[in-house]
Amino acid sequence: MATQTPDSPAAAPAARDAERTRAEILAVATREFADKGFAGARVDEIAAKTRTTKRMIYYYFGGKERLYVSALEQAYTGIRALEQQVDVEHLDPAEAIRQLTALTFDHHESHPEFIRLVSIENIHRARHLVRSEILAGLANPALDALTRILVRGRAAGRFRDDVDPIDVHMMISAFCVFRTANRYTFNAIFQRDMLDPARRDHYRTMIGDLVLEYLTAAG
Amino acid sequence: MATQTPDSPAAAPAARDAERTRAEILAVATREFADKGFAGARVDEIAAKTRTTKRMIYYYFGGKERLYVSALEQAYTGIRALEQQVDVEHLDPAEAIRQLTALTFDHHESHPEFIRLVSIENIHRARHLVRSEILAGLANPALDALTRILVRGRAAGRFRDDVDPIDVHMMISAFCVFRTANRYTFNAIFQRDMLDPARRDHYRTMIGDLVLEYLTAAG
DNA sequence: CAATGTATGTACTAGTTAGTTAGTTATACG
DNA sequence: CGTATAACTAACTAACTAGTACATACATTG
Repeated sequence: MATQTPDSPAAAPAARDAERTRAEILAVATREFADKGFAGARVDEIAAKTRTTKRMIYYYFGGKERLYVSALEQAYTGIRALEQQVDVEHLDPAEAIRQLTALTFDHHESHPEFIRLVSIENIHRARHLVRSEILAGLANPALDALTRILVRGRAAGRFRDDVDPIDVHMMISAFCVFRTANRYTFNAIFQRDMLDPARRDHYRTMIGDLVLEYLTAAG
Repeated sequence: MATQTPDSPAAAPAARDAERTRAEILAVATREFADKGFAGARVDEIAAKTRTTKRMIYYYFGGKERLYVSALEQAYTGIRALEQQVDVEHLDPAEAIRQLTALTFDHHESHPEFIRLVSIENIHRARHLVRSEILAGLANPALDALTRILVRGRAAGRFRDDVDPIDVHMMISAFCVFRTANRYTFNAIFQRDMLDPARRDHYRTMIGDLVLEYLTAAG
């Protein structure tokens, strides 16, 4: 109890480490906001779940709303960074679409917190997202990759040529987001858990089929 | 200023009318909860926007949470009643799918408040919906209609026979719900308003194509 | 090793918010 | 016409909640 290792995992005051404190607040805040929404989350509870105090939230973030915006910004930039690693350029167009779709699918499934924050931000009519300087000009790597695949597919005469990349992206997102975001009410009404692991492959294939059949149809 | 007509539209105390007061509270509450979520909505503000007082909310509904549940129940039963009017039994299967899809599309577009309440309820992990006696056993007319269409389509050899009605319903809902529920963040990121009237027909056709191409594909 | 600013904790406050208490007024009914 | 009861109101309260004032410890640097 007397001495501490510099990186003691989860108990002691962990000396002074601004970056660490800031990061811990942000991580806890992300969970809390994703769980309860902006109005439902409590600053005191966020503080209680960190190893520091409420005072530090105001010291580092300036207020509840700015903390929420920081959490949203971090969630978006994290997701974008992941998307940037997409590499489907070397594949045949159809296979590239399948991979990209599967990637989005896996992605949304493994980041339910992000999906929840997006839902919450939509309830707020994207007020914070629009005002955020960080998020305003954030490119979408997934859309860029998709655009290039569509160009190649059209050039090869494999895809119809009246499709818009944003529409295709929308279609993929709609399916993957709905599966996670509306899981609870859907399950309550239809007694079907869209995230049941037993049905995972089925849905993963389904969205791929759906998009490809659309892209290869007559037009 | 002295006398009042019995049904003066929006100003006077409107005498005593229990049903009217109850309905007005519920209508205002639905708007407020859909707008700000459960935690974000304020009982005082709901009361202020009615012609009655906060006390009446407690008199008729018993509390904030029970008022929220009542609003949710009314929204769901209203939507179900509308869906019950679906009549596509006499149409050829493909045309029936197109009509049902368009109907869901129109429906979601014209009831953004309902979509918002569903999003909010999902943030709460459908806690209230699951506990509601009214909503627990509520059938889904749209799903029933869809099931019958699929049976007919399969019998006629027009649709593949490995599709599940709930999956098809999910696909339609995903598209239509996403378009309304994620409108704001999608627009902020892609500068595209999915509810722009100029693009309405395009999307309405698109979801129909999508579903039909899936249903008529090889399997 | 002094001093200066960064990082942190404690205790508080002003304003808000769900819910209640203690009544009053209108209406239906005998 | 009077009285029981349903419908209604105003004012209050206890608990909560975002935000702050103030005090202090630590670490870096000259």
